[in-house]
Amino acid sequence: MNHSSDIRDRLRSAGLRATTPRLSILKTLNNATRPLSVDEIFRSLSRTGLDRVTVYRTLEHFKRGGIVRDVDLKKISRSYELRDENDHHHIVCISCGKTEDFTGCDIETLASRALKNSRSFTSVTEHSLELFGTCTTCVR
Amino acid sequence: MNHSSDIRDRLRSAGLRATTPRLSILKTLNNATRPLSVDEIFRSLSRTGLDRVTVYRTLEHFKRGGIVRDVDLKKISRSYELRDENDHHHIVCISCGKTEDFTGCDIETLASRALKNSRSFTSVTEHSLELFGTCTTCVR
DNA sequence: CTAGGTGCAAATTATTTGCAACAGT
DNA sequence: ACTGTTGCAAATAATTTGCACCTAG
Repeated sequence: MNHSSDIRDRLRSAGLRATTPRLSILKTLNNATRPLSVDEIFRSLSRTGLDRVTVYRTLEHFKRGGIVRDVDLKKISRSYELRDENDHHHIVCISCGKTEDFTGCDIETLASRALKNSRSFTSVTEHSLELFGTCTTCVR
Repeated sequence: MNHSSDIRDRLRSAGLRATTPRLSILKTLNNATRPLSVDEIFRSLSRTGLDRVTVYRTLEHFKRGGIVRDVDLKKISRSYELRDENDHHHIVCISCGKTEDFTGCDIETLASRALKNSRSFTSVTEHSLELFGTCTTCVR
């Protein structure tokens, strides 16, 4: 019924206890409009007494549990976002870091084309794809 | 005419002096069959007296000069490889790290599709794409 | 000759580990 | 109660900076 129990279920089904730090990290990621770095998550929650180490460990757990995925946005440091059923990617401004999502990378076609010419791989289970450019604000 | 002068030219045209450390780092990258990490480059050249700091600084220079690009292979740490005119990507084994190249990601289609739905971007100047899977050796 | 580049020492920053106290189930 | 989690301290790893000396052009 309520939002908070959805989140708890998500944790439980990943075999993780629904603790206060985890719930707040999850909420932080959920409110974000772009992937967040360890430091950003830590700073936004440090006043609650959350330890930086807990952020590292929690994100690692979340990753294993399939709750988040990590993204390499180059210019920016390694960042994390909630995993989404319909896989999306980012287009990032190399000047200001502005980030937009996009979908429809057609991974099936991409993967099958790559596998056709591969000698050592027969399947693709994961992929990363990010686009970079200069946003209209920065291009002026 | 000879190989070594090609390399020197490549450095010069990027506005970089052809020093001993740079030539050896370039040669190392050139011999590699996959992207190399700072540590791998350092270890393979440390007996020559090369300093780790020089590796960091050199790769940074190379990157700015468009000689190398850096790749995020997730499981493995950030790595560098020579930039190639025909842009290629990697398919990486999540179990053993084995890396194969593949080409033909059709970035034009990908980019135009993404830009069509974007409110803040009108062009893509760079992109990253890596596929992950388990190689035939590890899958057994 | 002389500006850019290097090695070495040291500072910073990022990440991991150990452990006793604590909290979710 | 039992076990996973957390905070805190501290270790380790990764990256950056300052500076005097060196070397390619």
